[in-house]
Amino acid sequence: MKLSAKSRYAIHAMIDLAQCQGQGPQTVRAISQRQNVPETFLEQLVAPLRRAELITSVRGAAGGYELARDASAILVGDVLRALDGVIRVTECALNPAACERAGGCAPRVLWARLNKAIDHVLDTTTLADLVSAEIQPDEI
Amino acid sequence: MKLSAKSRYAIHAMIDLAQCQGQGPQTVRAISQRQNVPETFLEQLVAPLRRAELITSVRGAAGGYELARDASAILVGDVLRALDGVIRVTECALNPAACERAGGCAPRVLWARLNKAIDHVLDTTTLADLVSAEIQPDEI
DNA sequence: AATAATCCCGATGAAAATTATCGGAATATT
DNA sequence: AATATTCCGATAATTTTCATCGGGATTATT
Repeated sequence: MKLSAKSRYAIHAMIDLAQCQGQGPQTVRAISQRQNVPETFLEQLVAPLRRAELITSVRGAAGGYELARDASAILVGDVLRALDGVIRVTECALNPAACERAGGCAPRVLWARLNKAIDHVLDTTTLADLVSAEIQPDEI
Repeated sequence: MKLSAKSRYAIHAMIDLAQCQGQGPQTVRAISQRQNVPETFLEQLVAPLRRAELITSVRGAAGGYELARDASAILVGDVLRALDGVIRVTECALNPAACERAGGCAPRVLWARLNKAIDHVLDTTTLADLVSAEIQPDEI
């Protein structure tokens, strides 16, 4: 149930861009330095984010990346799904055909509940929420 | 955000024991065959479950494993924590000191929400729930 | 026009984690 | 005694994750 570095880095990068909205395109280098993320690794992550139309790129010198729309209109789930596809805790919950145990095997109820709970968070949290939110004592 | 095979196997095994309650100790071999899980791998998983006092063992011939208490009194979270310790989506959420970004960095709000959502499911779902539950259409 | 900055793409290597297997000692039943 | 089984530690195989590299394409700046 760990989040991969890939996912963490992508969230960091997107929050960084949210904080830089209106300041022109940001280079991968600048983002990686501010967020303390390996530059060449981050470079790999922006490609899927761009293909998912969450960020736009400006090529050439003085180029870089910007959010494709306002931070309040980008869900955390959008970001993670751009990298890894649909988020499911097990293969079988994603693709029932891959499971030989036909019908409803008992663990599946658990997988479904976990998926639903995770999806709910991912789909009700925007980048703007994260930038502005003060952490609540009960959220630690 | 994938669940490891280790975790899935352990849940399968515990559900299996829940379904066999009152039928005497079950061997690792029997469990592994019913649940279609590699026997030698499962053997590694029962050790931490026993140390966490979720199951009891009977050694020697005709030995095996049983739930240590009723299935309705064993949380899914108990099982997963017995294997992996506390479940956190990131290290930093678990151990704030490990994070150089002091105070409240923005992503942390997200990690906290995810942890909370996952914990809620793990701590409100018992083995008995899984054995008896019919899967709801809205849970897929 | 030349240069430098930057995105863009594919390949590859290194490290870590996960998954799986093995050999044998201890314990109990038959 | 023979057999079945838990128990324990070590190790091997596989997969995934993390990270780096080299070079081509594009554009601003000089």
